[in-house]
Amino acid sequence: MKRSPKLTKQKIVEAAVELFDSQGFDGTTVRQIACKAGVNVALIAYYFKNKKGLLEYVMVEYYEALFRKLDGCRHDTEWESLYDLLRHMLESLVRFQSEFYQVTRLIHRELSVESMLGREIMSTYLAKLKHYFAAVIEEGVEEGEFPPLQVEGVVIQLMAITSFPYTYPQIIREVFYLEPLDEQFVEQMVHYTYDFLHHMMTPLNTFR
Amino acid sequence: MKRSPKLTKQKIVEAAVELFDSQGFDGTTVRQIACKAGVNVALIAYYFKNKKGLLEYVMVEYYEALFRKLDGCRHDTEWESLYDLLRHMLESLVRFQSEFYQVTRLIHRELSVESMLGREIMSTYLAKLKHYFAAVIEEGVEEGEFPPLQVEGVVIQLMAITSFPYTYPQIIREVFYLEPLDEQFVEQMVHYTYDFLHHMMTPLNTFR
DNA sequence: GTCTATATAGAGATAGAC
DNA sequence: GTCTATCTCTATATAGAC
Repeated sequence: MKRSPKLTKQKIVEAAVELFDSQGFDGTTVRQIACKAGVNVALIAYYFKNKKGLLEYVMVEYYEALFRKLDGCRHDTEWESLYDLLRHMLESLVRFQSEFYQVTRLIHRELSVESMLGREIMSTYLAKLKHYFAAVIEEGVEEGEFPPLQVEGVVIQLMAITSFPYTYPQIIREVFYLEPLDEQFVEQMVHYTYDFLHHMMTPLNTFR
Repeated sequence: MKRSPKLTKQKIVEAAVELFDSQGFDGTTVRQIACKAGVNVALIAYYFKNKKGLLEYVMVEYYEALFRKLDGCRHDTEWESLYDLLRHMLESLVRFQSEFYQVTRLIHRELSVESMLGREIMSTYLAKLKHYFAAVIEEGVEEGEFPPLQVEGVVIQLMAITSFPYTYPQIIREVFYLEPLDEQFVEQMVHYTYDFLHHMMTPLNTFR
């Protein structure tokens, strides 16, 4: 029986994302994926070469879409200050991670194991992501819009805050009894990052 | 050939921690563990029932030690204010995560897959961890030492900031070119959390 | 407490028909 | 583009000797 190739490929990807997300890459078998997608096992090799190729496809697709969205912040929307742009970008990042929460979690998890693929993803996409934010902050500092900041430190903390609820959604659910995918929670998250940013822009009084 | 049982058990644990950390639980085989530990494969079943039992042992040991350390903050050291206590506890948490960085990373990774074990760890140890910090903050708010705070939100962000470098050390290394295990970096991390705390204790001006 | 040997099952990948 | 059948390898776990 012939099927639309586009549909089959997409069904495989969707099944893989769900299973990789919930069980991990190594914890998932190609047979499970094929079964969940309702297609034959051999088709995974046909479309993606092998299981690892499927993972790579998912990761690359995710980051390409993310950067398209972040580029949109810079070019398609109006912003009157770098501070404003930074907020746009952070909100986009949070919302993107929330929208594709399964891929977000599976990528972060696989990034935490030592592997060639992980290293490649980091050296290309994560380095790029860092640069996107660091560049705006540096520009703001140079132009005097922002106070002198330790840019790298700010970016690390922004990454930490924005990613935590989407890499550990079960902690949010089972320890804090909140639903990380609710629009309400997403708005909270966006506010947290705004507040954090605002505090970073406000010089510390002598206290510590 | 007979060996000291204590030594054998410990060798297995150490080998398992290294391998689980670098390759993930599912990505590690009991044979690799036995080989690295220099002991026979069957001894893993003898001491830990099975591979999962070994993981559980590692996780429980880690959290028990962490809470012993945090309890020490409350009782063994002097602190003049809740703010001061909170700082002590946060520094302890950061330093503990840094000291046992391998277990820190492997636990967080395994927490991010859906499993019975993960759920149990969260409902016991992570809930307890949250409570340790939330309790101090709530006390500070009630006694008027702290401004009114959204306690849960603060705790989430503290967890995010303090854990990020130790769950993604390779990001710190390969994207930011910093060494997360250096004392210098640890001190930076401690300062970040202090600053964050300080900012949280400082009411926001109207800006957003 | 430690070992060898093995039972049992399940993995990923592919050849080749349709 | 899809399928069946199978090859090959490797996994965990255990039984039972020492």
